[in-house]
Amino acid sequence: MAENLLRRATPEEQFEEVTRGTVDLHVPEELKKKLERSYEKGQPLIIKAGFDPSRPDLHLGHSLLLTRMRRFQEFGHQVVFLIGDFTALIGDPTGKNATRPALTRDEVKANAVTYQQQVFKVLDEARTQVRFNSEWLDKLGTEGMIRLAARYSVQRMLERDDFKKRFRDNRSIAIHEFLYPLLQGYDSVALKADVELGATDQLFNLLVGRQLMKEEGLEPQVIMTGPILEGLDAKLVDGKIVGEKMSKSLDNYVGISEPPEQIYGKLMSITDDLMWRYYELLSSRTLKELAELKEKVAKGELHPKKAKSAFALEMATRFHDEESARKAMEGWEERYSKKNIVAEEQPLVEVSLGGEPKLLVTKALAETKLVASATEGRKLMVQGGVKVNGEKVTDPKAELGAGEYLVQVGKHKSARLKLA
RNA sequence: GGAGGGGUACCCAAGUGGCCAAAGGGAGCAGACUGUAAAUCUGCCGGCUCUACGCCUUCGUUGGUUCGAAUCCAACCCCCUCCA
Repeated sequence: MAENLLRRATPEEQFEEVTRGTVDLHVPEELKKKLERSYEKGQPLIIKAGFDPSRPDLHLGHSLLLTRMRRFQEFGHQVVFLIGDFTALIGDPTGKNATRPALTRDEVKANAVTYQQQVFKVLDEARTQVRFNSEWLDKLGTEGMIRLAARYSVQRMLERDDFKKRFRDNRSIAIHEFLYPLLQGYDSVALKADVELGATDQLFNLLVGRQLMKEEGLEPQVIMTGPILEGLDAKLVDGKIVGEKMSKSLDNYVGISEPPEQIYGKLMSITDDLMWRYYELLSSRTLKELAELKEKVAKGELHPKKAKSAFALEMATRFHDEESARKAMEGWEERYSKKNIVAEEQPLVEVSLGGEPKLLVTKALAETKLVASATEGRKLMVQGGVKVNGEKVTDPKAELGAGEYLVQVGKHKSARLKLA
């Protein structure tokens, strides 16, 4: 079966697809040769991509890489999903996190499971091998480590941008940080990888792997890096998309495992400019199709909101299915475009009147937990951010008697309030 | 080890005895305008309530001076720069 897939597309066609949207590609000729050989012999290439076990919450940013892995799989190649449990002891040296707390075996295992639940939304399970680098790095030992370290010079290490800067600025570089790229490189030797994928910030590490393979007399891996995805809050400044990279800690991400409503809703809130960037990097539409779409919007033939919706829908479908994605879209339209809040769908909160005939709206809001306190509720009411049964209530002294009400706070929060 | 600079609210940053819950900016939240987009404008932005110029908790930590301290003094902790 693998052979069928391998012959599905010519080496040239495969090359086109697989290199789409790369930032760096070393070395294209070698990749072509590998693809040709694989095609002729019916032998899949080994595609390596490393993942950090301490961060199992995957988001759209990671999916860039996964998507590229998937493209290789579609031509029958073998993907190795490598979990860097051993290298996690060091932590990729970025300067900011000198040493990360080591994970226990059990934590790594648990994280690996979490990974798999998410990753196979994109990857083809049948053509994915999950490996841990402790498998061979544990065995390396002190002697092996020294031999490995002997293969690389400090000068070459300092070529790495991060090290270079820190060395120049006299900021500390711990010795063990030098080991990280070497160990990651050794992974490639152990796996005899044909191709290694990563984000641009991985370029140096990937190159080390290439170098080490040469030294070991192996055919060096081809390396490909893709761009780093900007977060949801990125904006267009002077014709360029500017923003922090997507990350959970900055809360500017769309998680792979989020419900379709979240995926759709979050993507609908990005700026139009960012939408095009996301389209380019994430959509399965061809570049030609995108150009047409963009032109239609520019000419005013298509409302940008429509284009954005199509994209959000595509992503929700990718991580879930068409049916639930469509429902997410309809729900969103109902709520945010038509502004219809379906009372029955809101959480029901029962609040006691405490023997009194009426209760201040501010206090009732606090009880529903829609606001943190009566004071906060009061402030929001005065500003026009509170609705009861669809009507704005701005008087902070307003009261409610027994009954059931639909209360809304701001655009996003609402509940059914039952007073008794 | 020596010399100097600094630690203020979510972040940046003013403030150097009372008018300081603490300027300004950013982020965030709410409202207007929209397409829950951006930009723009307005309000809120330590917390609480009986919303009063009320109460409680904040200006690295702990003590002290004072009617009164983010501001003065002492000790301690942490960060940065230069020298060694």
